[in-house]
Amino acid sequence: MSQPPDVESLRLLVLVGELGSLGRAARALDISQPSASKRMSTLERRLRLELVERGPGGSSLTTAGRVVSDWARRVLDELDVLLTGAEALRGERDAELRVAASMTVAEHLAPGWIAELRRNADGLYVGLQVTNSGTVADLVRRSEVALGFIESPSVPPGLNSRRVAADRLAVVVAPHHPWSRRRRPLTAAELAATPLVVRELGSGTRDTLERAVGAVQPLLELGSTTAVRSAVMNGAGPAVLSVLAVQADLADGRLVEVPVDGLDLRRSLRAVWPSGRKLGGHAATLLAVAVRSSQ
Amino acid sequence: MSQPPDVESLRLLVLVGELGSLGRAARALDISQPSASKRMSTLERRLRLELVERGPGGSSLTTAGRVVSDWARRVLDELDVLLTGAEALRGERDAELRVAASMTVAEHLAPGWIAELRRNADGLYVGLQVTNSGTVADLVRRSEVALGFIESPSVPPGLNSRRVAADRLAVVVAPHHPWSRRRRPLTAAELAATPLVVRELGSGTRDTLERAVGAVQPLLELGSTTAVRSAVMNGAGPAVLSVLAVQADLADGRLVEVPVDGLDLRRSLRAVWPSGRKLGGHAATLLAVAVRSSQ
DNA sequence: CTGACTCATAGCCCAAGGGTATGACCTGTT
DNA sequence: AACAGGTCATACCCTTGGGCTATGAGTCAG
Repeated sequence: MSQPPDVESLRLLVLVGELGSLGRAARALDISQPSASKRMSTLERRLRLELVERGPGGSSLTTAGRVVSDWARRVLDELDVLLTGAEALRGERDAELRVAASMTVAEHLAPGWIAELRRNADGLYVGLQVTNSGTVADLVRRSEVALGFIESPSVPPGLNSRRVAADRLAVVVAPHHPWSRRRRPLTAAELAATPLVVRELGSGTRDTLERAVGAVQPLLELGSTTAVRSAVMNGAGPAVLSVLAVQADLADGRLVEVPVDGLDLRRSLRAVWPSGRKLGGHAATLLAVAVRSSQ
Repeated sequence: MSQPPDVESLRLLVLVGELGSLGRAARALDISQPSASKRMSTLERRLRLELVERGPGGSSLTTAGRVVSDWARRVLDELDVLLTGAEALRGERDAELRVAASMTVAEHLAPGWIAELRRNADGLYVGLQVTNSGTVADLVRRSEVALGFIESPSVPPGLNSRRVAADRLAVVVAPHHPWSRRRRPLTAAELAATPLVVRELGSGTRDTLERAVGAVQPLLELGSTTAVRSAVMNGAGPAVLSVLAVQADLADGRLVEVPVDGLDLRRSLRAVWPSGRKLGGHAATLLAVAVRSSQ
């Protein structure tokens, strides 16, 4: 009992809200009306909530249905990011546009840009390679990718570059952590003296952090940004993470940012391409999309 | 072919990354090791990506696996919001703590607060009622709920209140909309003269908007914030939405905010409770959580 | 009163995904 | 050298969730 709702049912719920009838939603999903009816019933049974108001003139969402539908849509949006990203990741060989990106860009920005690009250039198949900033520069230099995105503070030689987004590291803690009630900002020394949840050595985030505060004391060393994020939310301790990774959590209170004095934790995310050459075709469009969405 | 990945497989992927072996992940999910193995294979086949590096000493994520795992975690987090919210919605009758909230709070903030509250008060069952701000005030006055959250500009009589979060409406367009390339802010008059994608009459967002700019010209009238958001992303036209609803889209470039001159689109989200009485028990804790996560 | 729409129920069927049993592989220990 | 203990994969069976078609109940408009 209490199984997780499956994604297609959530999509069905959203569609019912938009189209005003179970039957129309069924047609949109390319399933039969009875299937949709049964699916919706099981979704309601699983959540133990009445979600749709059925009537002979169609169906509409109940109040609960509207709220759940909104949450559902966010789930579907994140899934969309995953699928767009996965498709780009898989390309590599036969892609029509190959790009490389460092972790932060690949995780948080690239899927959106690619989705936007593809909305204009229909059916375009993009290949996305994810590595560290140094390798991205190499790939661009050897023309194995048409465009690269890096997060290093300096522009590697032999490349043109354009700033496409701003990023900043933030000290974050769980809401019940004592630091969330501090009245004055942390000092750099306090931060350096406190054991932190950190990424592994060699990650861009860890590099930026150590460049700013010197050596850090690892409390827990984890292999991905969101693993760190989860650890912090579960009360493991403070961490320093890209605001891109935690903005939603800051907004809805799952995490709290702690201001810090005397540290510059900003960094630019840049697009790079072979110097001299002028960008053309899809690469130029993607760059334009990226630049435009940064402001 | 190309079926959507199911949620449990995503959870499995995340767990493999955290625990370092398929078997341990299987135990964590309370399924057998062969099931996990098969599941992971089908996930890889569906995404057509190699996600885990299998070896006799355990399994680790490939580069692609780490990236996908991060996206997966975000999907799971949103699903968590949905489930927490659904549980709160369903309470109502036998809940140990009953609260009421207007749409904006219920959608974007309440699930996080409730999850946080329950992390401290284990097993607490919270009932959440979602209506408009006026009804919330009534419910609080009649003590049908212990605490309410409203988004109206003034505090209804007979109630104590405390500001728990700031909100602001923002003009947003799709990235390829001409307004995204404007160099100077919109004027209030321009905004009033442009047909907008709006919520239905009576919604808090619509009210706030009309109070600020006078009458608006509906281009499309939709029943939920995220429906409006989707319409905008699909190029229907500009809309004015709570930043809480669109911050993630602004960050990853799916939407672009257009600055406006001469309009105050800010609003406060407030907690309300019967005046005179002092808040106690879980209600007081929830208020503290809400206040704390707002800063 | 009939046609057109809504949704629900019944019965059938397939395939996805669960479990157990087993085997291949590697590593460290005896 | 052989074995114990860990990894993961394969083979097999079985249950069930969810798909389909066919049908019926209800409502509304012409």
